[in-house]
Amino acid sequence: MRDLTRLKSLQALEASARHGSFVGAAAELDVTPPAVGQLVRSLEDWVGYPLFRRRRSGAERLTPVDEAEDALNDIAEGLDRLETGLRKLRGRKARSVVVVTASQALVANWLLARLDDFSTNYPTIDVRLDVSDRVIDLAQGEADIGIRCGLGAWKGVKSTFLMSEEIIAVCHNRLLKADREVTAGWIVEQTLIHDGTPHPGGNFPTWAEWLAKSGANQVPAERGLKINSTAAVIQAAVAARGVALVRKALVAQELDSGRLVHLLPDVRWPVKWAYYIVAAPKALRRYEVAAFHDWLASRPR
Amino acid sequence: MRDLTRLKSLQALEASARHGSFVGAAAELDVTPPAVGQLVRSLEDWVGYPLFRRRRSGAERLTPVDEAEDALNDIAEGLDRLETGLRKLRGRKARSVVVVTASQALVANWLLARLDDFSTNYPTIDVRLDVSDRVIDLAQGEADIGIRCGLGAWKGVKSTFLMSEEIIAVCHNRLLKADREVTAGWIVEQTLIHDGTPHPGGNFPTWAEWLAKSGANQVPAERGLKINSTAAVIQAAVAARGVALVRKALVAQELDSGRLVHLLPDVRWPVKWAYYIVAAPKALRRYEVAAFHDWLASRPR
DNA sequence: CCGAAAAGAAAGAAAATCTTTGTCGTGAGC
DNA sequence: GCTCACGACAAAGATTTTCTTTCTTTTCGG
Repeated sequence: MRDLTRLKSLQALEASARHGSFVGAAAELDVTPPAVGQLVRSLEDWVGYPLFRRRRSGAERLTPVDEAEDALNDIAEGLDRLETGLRKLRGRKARSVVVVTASQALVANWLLARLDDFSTNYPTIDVRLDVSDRVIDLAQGEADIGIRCGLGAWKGVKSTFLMSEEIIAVCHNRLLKADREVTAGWIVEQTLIHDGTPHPGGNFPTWAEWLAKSGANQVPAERGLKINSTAAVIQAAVAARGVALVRKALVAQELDSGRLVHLLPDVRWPVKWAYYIVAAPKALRRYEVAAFHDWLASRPR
Repeated sequence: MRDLTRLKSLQALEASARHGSFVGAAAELDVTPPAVGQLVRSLEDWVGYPLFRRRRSGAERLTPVDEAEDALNDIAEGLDRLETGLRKLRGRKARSVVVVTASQALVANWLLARLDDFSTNYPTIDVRLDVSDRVIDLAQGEADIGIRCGLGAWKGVKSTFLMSEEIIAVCHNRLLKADREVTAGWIVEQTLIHDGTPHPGGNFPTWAEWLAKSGANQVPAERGLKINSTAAVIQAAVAARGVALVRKALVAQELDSGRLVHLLPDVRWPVKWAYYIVAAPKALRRYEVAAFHDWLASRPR
């Protein structure tokens, strides 16, 4: 065992040989192609001769040299066995639990619709949702991992960008009139739903600001429905109580179903707040937390 | 292959299980025991349960838990296969050459006597000696690796401390009289061999300085044999031409054989110059260079 | 000739691995 | 009962490996 070294390079070599390219190997190993190339070239330096014949085009870019073919069988077998061993180690724990925290709005409107996919991919990991609109202290272990909306620079946790956000105007399709075009003027006449939750540094617009940008001639009246819960704002819109300014990500499902309608889609208002996956470094050492993190990070939005 | 991770930890786990201790595994893997412990504990975090039962004393400190026994077989087999594969990769190159540079004095008096051990351990690596008293540019590839005597802070190369040095007075045993005790006064009366090679910053003593430290009452005459080659100084001493101040490491063999005698051994003069193994980082990526380096670094002096 | 695809070089960033230092908990020996 | 030896462990920092990004180069194919 003393002489076993460059394990990562062996892994990169074997994957590259199987794929016939560094790009293919990189996709499998979830790294960039230059990383794979460097690992293989490092091993070539070590052994003192090229391990692949290179071609600059064609489907098969890398062909193992004859000298390496026999060794590749051993390496592949060895990696298989290691993977089997690691799987057995993991499999000995029947089930594990990952505690996930997110706001009410995000859970209800975004995360719940996606959790089935996680459970399908990881049947032995149970997800426990901790729904809270306050900031859960992940560094203290109150939860394992979470999704937060904000500027991203939280202390003591690792933040991975998930998706950006913009503010849009929406209303229930029931409020639309077939003989009345949706204009800024029309919107001003509706009951406007105001989201009163704090979002420091996020440059979220008020109704006045948004309407000014949309070209409205009138200033909105100081009436309307004021709610200090993002989730409830969305519920009010869904309940046809009026027109709401909401975060686009949180109403994606309602827009897809047609229940809510995106008004004046040409009016864009990107905000500085975005969604991040957040977890304490200590928690990420656990397989189930890392698995949830990686699953989230690699999913379409 | 996508799910194979923590390769180093698997290696540490397997070695620890075999040795029943982190200390044993560390010796085999040539790292410190806390390094092994961290790797194993990291894997335990990952899988979610302890992999060893720990005891705080006794010969067998670590016992694999029952759940891990089966997996350990796979892991051991996998590592064996990887090692076989790597050995085959290395074995495909019939012979390799490492170009070693060192000064005439060190080659003649220290390195030549030890090279047989390297060749015994590494029969497929040829050593080519580049003997030179000038500084070979390793970063430019003039040689692969070398041993230098100096302060150790050379640019562009990696320096690994090999051994320290001190200056001692020696003469041929033939010059000693049975009825005359060796004193500083006696030394002053002999032909003193001066080494004129430059050694900036090394605090090498002149004869005057050395004798002053030895308690001599007389200042040495300004005569003597002056030679500007360290190797030749030693040769002169071996040829009984006089008493020489020499670097102890370079005359170790002559002292062992009794041909040269260490005079006034209580007089110590350690110097700031020491011996370092030096190599360019690029060269160290090659197996044969790394092998020579590691063999040198782990040998008794 | 141009564009696409991917290997390669170089520089820098991030993560993994390793070292050092000191603490703690057992047995064994006195 | 006390002391000592041994080694696992924690914490902090250093070093090395791995990875990313950006740009260049080289072939084919259209």
